[in-house]
Amino acid sequence: MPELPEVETIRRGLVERYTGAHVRSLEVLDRRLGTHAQARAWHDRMAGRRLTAFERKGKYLGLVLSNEMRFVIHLRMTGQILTGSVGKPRLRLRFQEHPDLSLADTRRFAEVWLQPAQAEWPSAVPLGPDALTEATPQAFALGLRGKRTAIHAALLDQRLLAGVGNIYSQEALFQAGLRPARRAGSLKLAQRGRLFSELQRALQRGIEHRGTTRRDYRDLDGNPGSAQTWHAVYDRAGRPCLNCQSTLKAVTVAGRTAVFCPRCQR
DNA sequence: CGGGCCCCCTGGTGGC
DNA sequence: TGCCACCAGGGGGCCC
Repeated sequence: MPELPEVETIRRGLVERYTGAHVRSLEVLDRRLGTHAQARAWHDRMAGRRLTAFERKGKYLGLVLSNEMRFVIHLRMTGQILTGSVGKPRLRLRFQEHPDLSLADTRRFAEVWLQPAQAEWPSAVPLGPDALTEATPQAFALGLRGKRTAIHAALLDQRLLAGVGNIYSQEALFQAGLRPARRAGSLKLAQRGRLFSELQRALQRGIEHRGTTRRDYRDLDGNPGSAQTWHAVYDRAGRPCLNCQSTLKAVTVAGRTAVFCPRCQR
């Protein structure tokens, strides 16, 4: 579910409200999240420490602890980090003087682990530069060169750019006037530059609207984002293009649905 | 390297 | 109303 803007919204909420929070315990309530031994080890290393920083790389969230450890979370499709009491979370962090933080996750795809803070993170994940804070148009343009894969698939590849998912890729492609199935390597240099800036604009706007909520995404307080209200193509197949009124079409690219305007996007 | 599958899970929705 | 196939903000693995 959450892409870069959604994870960033959560991160900012944590910075505001949990910086310095004193961890009392970590409870793993869903065995699939980690073995008993892992859960025990995580708790032992985190209890009594403080949360000193909240970092994001792509769609990964890192909670940095005062003992040089980093608790890494990836929410996948339906993961939510919620403050206060929550029905049946998969994991719960309790604090001395802050409300609980829970990981709720209907589909149970989310993953967590603990790793040394100074180590490269997320460990064992080949991740490209963060799409908003690390990527450069030059490297992006170079990365697309010669690629035969569809541009939408390339944007979803976290090794090229970290943080872009199915929503923001579709939006950026619409704004850049490019069809999702277009071969990545066929883009002219100017088109690659345009796409990069539209991508960053789409992500930035997503953050400004506190993320996109189709169904599951929620912020720390359980509130939905509002970015979906301005999306031009995402989840709008069969409806009129906001530019030209043509009927928007859906295609499957890289196993994912992408909506585009057959007239505005080439 | 690329594409097309399948898998991990659960639940909402739309069609019949 | 009831049932069911299909679909979903992600990503990894496998085979060809």
